[in-house]
Amino acid sequence: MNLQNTVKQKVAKAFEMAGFENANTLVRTSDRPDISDYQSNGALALAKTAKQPPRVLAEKIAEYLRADSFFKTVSVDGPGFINMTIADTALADMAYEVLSADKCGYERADMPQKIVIDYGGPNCGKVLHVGHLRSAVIGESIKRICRYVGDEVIGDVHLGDWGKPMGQIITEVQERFPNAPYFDDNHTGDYPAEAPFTAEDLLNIYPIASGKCKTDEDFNAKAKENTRLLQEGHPGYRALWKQFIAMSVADIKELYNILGIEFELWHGESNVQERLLKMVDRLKEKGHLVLDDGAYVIPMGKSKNGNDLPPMIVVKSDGAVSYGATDLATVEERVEEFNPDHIFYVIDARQSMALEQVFIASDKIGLYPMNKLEFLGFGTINGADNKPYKTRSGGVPTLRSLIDTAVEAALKKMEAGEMGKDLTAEEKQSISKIVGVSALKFADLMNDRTTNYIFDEEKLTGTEGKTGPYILYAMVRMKSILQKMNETAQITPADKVILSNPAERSLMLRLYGLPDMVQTAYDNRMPHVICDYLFKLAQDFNTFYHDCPIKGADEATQKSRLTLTKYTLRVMSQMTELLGLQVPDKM
RNA sequence: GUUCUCGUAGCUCAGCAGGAUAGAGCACAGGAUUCCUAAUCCUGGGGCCGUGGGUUCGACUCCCGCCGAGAACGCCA
Repeated sequence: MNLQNTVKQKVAKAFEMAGFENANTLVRTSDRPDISDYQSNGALALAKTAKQPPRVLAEKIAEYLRADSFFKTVSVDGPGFINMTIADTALADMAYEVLSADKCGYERADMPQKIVIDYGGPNCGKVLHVGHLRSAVIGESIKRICRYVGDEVIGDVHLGDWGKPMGQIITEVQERFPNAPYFDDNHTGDYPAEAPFTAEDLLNIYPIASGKCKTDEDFNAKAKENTRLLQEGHPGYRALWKQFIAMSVADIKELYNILGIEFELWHGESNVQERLLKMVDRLKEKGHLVLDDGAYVIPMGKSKNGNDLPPMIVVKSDGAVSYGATDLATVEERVEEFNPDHIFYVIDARQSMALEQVFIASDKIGLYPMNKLEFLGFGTINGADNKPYKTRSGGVPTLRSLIDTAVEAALKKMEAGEMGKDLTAEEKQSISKIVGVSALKFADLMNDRTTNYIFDEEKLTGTEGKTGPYILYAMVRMKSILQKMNETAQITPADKVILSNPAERSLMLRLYGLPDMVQTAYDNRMPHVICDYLFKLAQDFNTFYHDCPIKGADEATQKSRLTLTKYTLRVMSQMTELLGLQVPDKM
């Protein structure tokens, strides 16, 4: 039970009474909130087939709606819009049933799905930078949205732990420690328990190695060779690899932990190494692979304009398997292990073509149908020059530095304001961490996932307008009010809402808007829809806060306003949860 | 060249299963606190929705061309 569905049902009934069964009623929240709460554009759409002027049709339908006391007013405006305003009593009466329900009125229409999410995780050995923020934060939110509506979701970080970067690291380590046992082909017995370098060293080993590969032909060739040897099972390399992977994973886990991001699986490309070669053999046997220019490829067919798409390389001319093959093997593994209804890839949009190839290939070889594979790409975070974001010194900002900036800004703000007065230093520390991280996550999530966006630090550290802190502040305020009035967040059927002020009405309507909003966010896998809703809800609440005093009001009004505050806090808590935002008690 | 994104207020962006008067935030200008947290609220100016066509009763939204920005384009993942 929720408001939208109630209105939709009533309008559908009115259409039916007017003689139009199964018509598309086109009910939606009003584009003109100054006139109505809901509108139906169905009469306009119907005019042609019914061969009647839309206004005449609308009038006929409106007649039936007017007979229902659920609506305060029903009018026909413009070319044939039906505008409906809900009666205040109706709005107030359904509050408990809808808003105290598990999901605040959200009802699922279709069957729950089983979903695997691939985050296209970071490469081991690399420092996490600003680019890794999006996959983690967006993926986490999509996971939570899916779970909210009832899906079963398994998140796999899917680390880059098997490609050429691994060979590059090994090669650089070899140059630094040529006498280490990993590189001694005659070595017998165990390898050292610890690597000859620290986790910190590792983080600068990769960029140096990667740089050398671009300028030094020999180094590059050696890195390639070492990659192959690692993949073929060279015992020393395997031992070394295991060590630096463990270091890297520990580092990555720590950072994701700060961000409040969890993965069910910490798999990586290396997980499918065994399966990979078998799969390639099978594909060859079945004739799915075409030998082209020394490489084994799967042809992709034509684009919609009739042009040939580049084929997907499965085995490179040097005999090494390509990343695409790894992705296919991973699909196979997931299908066997989980039999999911969908696999989502939350990955940089620049990889869209590569993944598109994997999807087509998967479909072609009968592995897993293309329409179950969803590429949920995201745009890059750019600087003011519309190029990928760089720090003032020109480097790519690390994720850690970004978090620090946000946390520091939150701390500074807290110290400047008067509310910080009665908080201890420790409290301020922990609160600023919560606020800073939430600010960072919100600053990313509020943008449409699919497009690039221009990042500026003010967005990150700002507390006014559409920011995380603005939303958290409103919630902290709600908590504070309830506390001051000796109220818990508990709501009982006896808690009645009375709508006596326009601000209360707007707030109430916004709360009722949750189900449609969640459905949109889910259907499109778009967390920014939730950000937008939360922001508007916080705005509505703040207006209510200013216009509707609680303390001085008579008892019934006071009770009603506290109840409304509880409902708002409840809805906002659930929605911040979907974004993965933590909310402090004070700030 | 091919294949994708994108172009909306000074800036950053929503909106687009076609619908009435295109919305926010920031910035700018002004105002509000004996009262539940001013990290708040209220008021104001700001727009040929890149451009030219097409479809439609109706287009920021759909289709085509052009201009402009970004990206990816078999042996890097």
